[in-house]
Amino acid sequence: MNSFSIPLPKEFNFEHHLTHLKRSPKELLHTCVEDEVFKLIAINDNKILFKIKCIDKSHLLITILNKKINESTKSELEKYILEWFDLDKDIRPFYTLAAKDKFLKPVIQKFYGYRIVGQPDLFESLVWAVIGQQINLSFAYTMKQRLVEGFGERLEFKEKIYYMFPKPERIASVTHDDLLPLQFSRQKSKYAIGIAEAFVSGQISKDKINDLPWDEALNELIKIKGVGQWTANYALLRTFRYPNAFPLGDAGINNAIKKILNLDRRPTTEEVIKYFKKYKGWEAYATLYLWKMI
DNA sequence: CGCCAGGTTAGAG
DNA sequence: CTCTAACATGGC
Repeated sequence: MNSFSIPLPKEFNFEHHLTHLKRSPKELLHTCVEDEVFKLIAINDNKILFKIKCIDKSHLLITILNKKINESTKSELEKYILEWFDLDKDIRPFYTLAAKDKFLKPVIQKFYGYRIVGQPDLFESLVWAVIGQQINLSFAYTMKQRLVEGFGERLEFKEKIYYMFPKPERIASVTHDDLLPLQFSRQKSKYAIGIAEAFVSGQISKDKINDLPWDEALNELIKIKGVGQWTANYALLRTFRYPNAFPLGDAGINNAIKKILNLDRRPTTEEVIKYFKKYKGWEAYATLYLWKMI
């Protein structure tokens, strides 16, 4: 078996996801070629290189390129893709809410079918969030690129190299001297290594967090140095796709609310919370479309 | 040059 | 509990 398909909900538009996936030329963790996305992941320590194409807007065609896979690997890969594009969620209730919001309504219409672009790897979510703290996205991508090139596993296939995000074991074994040349600050270097150690020691794992209710999951994540409210919520949004997670204080959200409320200053926390009230239970999706707004 | 960027921590008041 | 400096550097 080297290909299979996944049926799509009506409220899904692959084009919007492609646009998002193509947003940085420095991205090494997937490769977009026209309307196809290539990605390398590990399933039970096996490197699986696959590509995704959308057929007739009704299903995704998944083709595994580097080997034949068995039923259980196929099932893991399918699960991965459902998480990556948040396909197992019925987002119609959110659209019903957003239709009543005159600011978000046009954004919803323009990006109809855009879902959370998940990050199934929790370690990657947390480290990426830490890298992105307080710096612009472009520089954040440069740092991630260097980290992935320096410590990520890779597979060469038809003259091209495909990368995976570094494993916690690898980052737990590096020192400041390895990360500072990548232009990590001392603080970020410490955070990244600390997060890796938390995974290696078993203090934290995706399975462990997965079984917890939202608030307990948040508390577990915040125990790690470098992971505050913003980062924890970001991970809960991207990795676990909790529909009610959202990074309060986020600069993108603040800018969107500033525009909506027509302010000449940054909105206060209360103003942001007040705006989000109407999206109770769907804060993650409101966030997603607010980010699209600007 | 100055200010802000997908924040967090430790320390002071 | 709230406020602030420090963190490091790119982009505009």
